[in-house]
Order: sequence, then C-alpha cells, then structure tokens
Amino acid sequence: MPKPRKRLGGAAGPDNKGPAGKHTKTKNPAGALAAMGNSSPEKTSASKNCGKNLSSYWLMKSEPESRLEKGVDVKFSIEDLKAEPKQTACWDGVRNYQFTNGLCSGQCLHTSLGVSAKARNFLRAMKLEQEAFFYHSNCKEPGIAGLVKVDVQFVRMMKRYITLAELKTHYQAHKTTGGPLKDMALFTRQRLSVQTLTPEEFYFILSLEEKEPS
DNA sequence: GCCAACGTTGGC
DNA sequence: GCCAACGTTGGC
Repeated sequence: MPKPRKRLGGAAGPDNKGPAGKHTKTKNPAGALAAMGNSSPEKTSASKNCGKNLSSYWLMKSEPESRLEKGVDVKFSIEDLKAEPKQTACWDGVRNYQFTNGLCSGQCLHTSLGVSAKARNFLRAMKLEQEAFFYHSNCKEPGIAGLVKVDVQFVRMMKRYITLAELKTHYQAHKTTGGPLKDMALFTRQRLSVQTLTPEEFYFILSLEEKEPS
C-alpha cells in the first residue's frame, strides 16, 4: 500500500534511487502527476477524468502496526500522520508495485515500469483537495480511522472507528438490496491499496459514524 | 502463521 | 501473447 512518508527535509528518503536516478524531487506529487498526465496521450478512465474529476473520493490503506519490510518499518497510522508537522505526509510510493522504498511519488510515477497502471492512474487523478478515508490494514482490527486530504493531510478522526467487519456486513446486504456499498472496491478489488469511492459510497460510510456499530 | 486472491515475471 | 511459477497483500 502506498505509504505516506514523513515530510522532512528532502534528504530523508532512505536511499533507493529509482532506476535512472531521477532527481526531480517534487514535494508535490499531485503536481508531478498532473504534469505527467499532460505529456501522456494515454487515455484511461482515471486520466480522462483528470480535469473535471467526478470521482473525487478515495480510500487509502496504510498499516498502523510495526512491520519490517526489507529492514524498514512500514508502520504509518493515522496517529502518526496527525503527529507530523502540519499533519501532512508526502506520498511516497505504492507498495505492491515494487517501487516502494523511499521513492517519492514523483519518481515513482515517472518510472512507468512496474507501477501498476491502475495505481498510476488513480494517483494521477487525485487532487489535493479531495477527501479520502484513511484505512488501517494488516492489523488486528482493520477499518477506517479518519479523513484525510489527498496529499496526505490529516483532516479529522472518524467519530468512531468503522471496522472492516461492519463495512462488510453492509456490503453483503447491499449486494442483494442494491444499496450504496454493493460494488465497493475494498471488497471487489481487494488488493488495491488506493481506491476510488463513489460519492454514494463515501457519504454512506460517513453516515455510519452517527449510528451504533451494527 | 496460514493461505486465497491476484498481480507480475519470464520462458516458450 | 499465453500461461505457469512466483511474489505480495491482507484478512483471518
């Protein structure tokens, strides 16, 4: 899963130079992405939406518990995000797409190799002001912990933790009733670490905050 | 720790 | 360009 990286003086990045050693360290991934989108003629549903984006809600997974991956702890919970200066972290890579360590997303995306088209397109389509759920994965109780804006800036905690189990209950019910979560990517595309939500999905999930856990 | 799902790689 | 082997994700 994409993992936000602390935004500290650029030098921080643990090694890992991308293949041809790119130096363009954009501290604004979305900007880099947009630029890249411009130069690319390729049409994908995500990039098509780029200008007047309709799909403007996201779910981003991150791991809240310590786990070493090649010697690097991948832990980054919403509390960690909150504790960052400006409560903001830089997007630094998409984990299951092999460029993961320390690459800033600008580099990541310039290196078209190996980054899944899906992830690339999603990242490209993300806009700074868009909202995303911050999802805790690979942990004891997976679920949605908070709201962020896309560069990744903390917005607020969820009023209560919305667990995967609860979401799944609704998903299953909605499959038969045709409710808003019936196609939710968390369940239908389970390995996608950055995924889009329809407004219907987004607001339905937000509305769960006000209710008792089911 | 297990393992299903599914993405990627590489031989052919 | 097919597809088997392999690697990763991530819930359980």
